[in-house]
Amino acid sequence: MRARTAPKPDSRLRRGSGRVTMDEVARLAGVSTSTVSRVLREPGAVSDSLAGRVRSAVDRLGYVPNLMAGGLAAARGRTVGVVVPSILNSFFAGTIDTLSGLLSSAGWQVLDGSTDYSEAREEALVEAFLAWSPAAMVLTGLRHSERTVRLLRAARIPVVEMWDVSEGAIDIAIGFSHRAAGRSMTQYLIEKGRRRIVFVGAIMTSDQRAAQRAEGYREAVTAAGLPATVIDLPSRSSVALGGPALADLLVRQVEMDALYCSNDVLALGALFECQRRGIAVPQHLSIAGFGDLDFAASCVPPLTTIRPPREAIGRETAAMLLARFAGQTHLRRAVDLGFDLQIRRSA
Amino acid sequence: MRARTAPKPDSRLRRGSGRVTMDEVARLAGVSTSTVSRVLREPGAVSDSLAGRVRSAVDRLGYVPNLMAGGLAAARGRTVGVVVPSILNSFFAGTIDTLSGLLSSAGWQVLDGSTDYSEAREEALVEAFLAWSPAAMVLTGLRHSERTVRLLRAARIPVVEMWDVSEGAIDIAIGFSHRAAGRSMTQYLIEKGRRRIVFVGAIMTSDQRAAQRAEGYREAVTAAGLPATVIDLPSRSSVALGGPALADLLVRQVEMDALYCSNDVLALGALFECQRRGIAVPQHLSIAGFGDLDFAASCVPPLTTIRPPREAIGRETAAMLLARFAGQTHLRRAVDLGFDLQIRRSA
DNA sequence: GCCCCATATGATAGCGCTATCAAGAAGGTC
DNA sequence: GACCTTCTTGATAGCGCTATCATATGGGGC
Repeated sequence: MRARTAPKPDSRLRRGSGRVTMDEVARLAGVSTSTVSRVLREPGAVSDSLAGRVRSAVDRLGYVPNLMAGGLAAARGRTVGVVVPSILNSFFAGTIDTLSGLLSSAGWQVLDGSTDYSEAREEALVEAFLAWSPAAMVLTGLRHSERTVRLLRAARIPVVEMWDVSEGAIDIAIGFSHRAAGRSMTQYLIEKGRRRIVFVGAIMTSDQRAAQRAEGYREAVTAAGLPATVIDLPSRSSVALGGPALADLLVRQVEMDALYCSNDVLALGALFECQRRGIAVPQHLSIAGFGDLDFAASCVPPLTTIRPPREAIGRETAAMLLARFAGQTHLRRAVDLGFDLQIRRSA
Repeated sequence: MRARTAPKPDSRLRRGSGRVTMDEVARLAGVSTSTVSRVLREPGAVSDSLAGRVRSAVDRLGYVPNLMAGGLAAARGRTVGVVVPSILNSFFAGTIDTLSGLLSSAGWQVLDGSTDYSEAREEALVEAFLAWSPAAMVLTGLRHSERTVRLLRAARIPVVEMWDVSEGAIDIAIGFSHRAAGRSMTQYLIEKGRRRIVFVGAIMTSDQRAAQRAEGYREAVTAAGLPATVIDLPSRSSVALGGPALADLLVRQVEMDALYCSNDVLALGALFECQRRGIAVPQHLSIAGFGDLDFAASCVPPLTTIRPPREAIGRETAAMLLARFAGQTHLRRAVDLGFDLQIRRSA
């Protein structure tokens, strides 16, 4: 048998990305790689003259640091995973935009993915993101599969659950109370003299937050001694879904003087249906939504809705994470950012 | 001076992420790390019995591969960077959703980011993504800063430019002709007897594709001997912007019998303005859009628009990239997926 | 002038994985 | 049975960077 341990020159073909490496920068600047790394990571620690030389070498070579190598060496990447139910609808887009903007200008890379309101997809996404050794994870809502929670706890990183502040956060919750939002809008409708208020939502088994708004609605009508009617549509919210939903209620001759939709998209669909049928809004039927999307202020009539603190959630989440990354540890565990009732003409 | 070269035991504190590593899996399964790696990467190459042992060890330990380490070793990560102008509007969301879905189920991670229609932000994003050694990059449109193009060429990876198929792609272009789309819709309006067609767009210096649709519009009206009027609004498209834009045209008493909006969002705003003013659509004014967004089919009246191959672009891009990753090299350089004229009641 | 301490820079060992090569096992051919 | 090929599995050297430690340098204080 040949001596396995015999040291011999390695003749293997080596790989390599062909990219400019920190080593080349160091050589050109006439310093060590440690110094280059320091210039890039903690600029204060290096003298101005060396830092200048390093920076010009970086420019001259067009050096782009390899984040994989950096993340591997540092045992933690400069990424933050963000999981939302859907980027298709614009509810979360404002939050993500704000959050990504703030984090990326602080030097962090946001990975985002959407679950399409499925716990299984959420679990898969969380797992995929954890493979990047993220510095933090941001999820939407407080309900997750058992395994998702286990993975997140095991990762020992800051976890923000946004868009909700009810009980049971893994780590930090930043959002507002959907139950309060539902109650608040319903109370407003009752004050306006509405007595037969119907709540319409979509896939509320999956969309927990819509379900909580429905709960708030239920509390409010019940407290006022009025009947509660909750319709849960079987497919995802869309403008196209709102019309048929209203049409169905009319066909079934459900007594109603207000339609409270679980979001503006459904509400817009219902509004269009009213136009088609010549139902006067709000005289014959009040319509209210949730979300205060782009069109809510300019549709006909303008939509009474609830404005969630979309951007504030992103801003607060970014601030919280950056503080944690900076070592601050005693931070609030739950931040309720409230919401605004936007009273317009539809209700 | 002390002997620098003297080999002495390293007593440094080491770090480590604390995560389960491939080594632990290998030890538990009683195989080498090579085998574990193979089971995960090319399952066919390992015998069933070993593969089974490895897989159960993976499950038992809850092993999640560290993609940083993997990407570093392989000199190329399993990521694909995707850059779109905006995730806020739903134009690109359908494409991204499709693309991410297909790539992620094939084991690739999509990084996406939005430029907000700014070339400078695009450049920054491309640079940030390249730091991840992506296996490919996907951009929107064909116009980019010189440096962006240089960085992309230097990366020597597949680059897809989507949503456009005019000249000058860096590598692969997948989309459709916006000029043809603009021409097509305008010709339809002319066929319908419209003679004073006004085109309204927003930030068309930045939104090249809208500008190309305007160009197509110009060609068509000019060919028909009709006057061309192009309005370029100074802020980003929104429903709220469409109303005032129409109002302004009316105040200025611009002669017009059709309003061709650069997208459905503006068109919806205009439609609402017509409702407010009691302008009959399409009798007094035809309104056409672009995008075939959610609401286009259900608004009142339903919107005549152009349906871009949103999902097909995502599907084709994913297919093209996966083929490239699999080693196929002689692939088409440009794929024109066409578009559909959706004729509804608004025009 | 000597010592001590703070500061700036360099040397180096991995981070956890995959690509490469080596070697053993199994099967086929003459 | 010797030889060759094919198929599995193992050993190992980095991928490019950062954390850690070591060393050089430069002032002050006495």
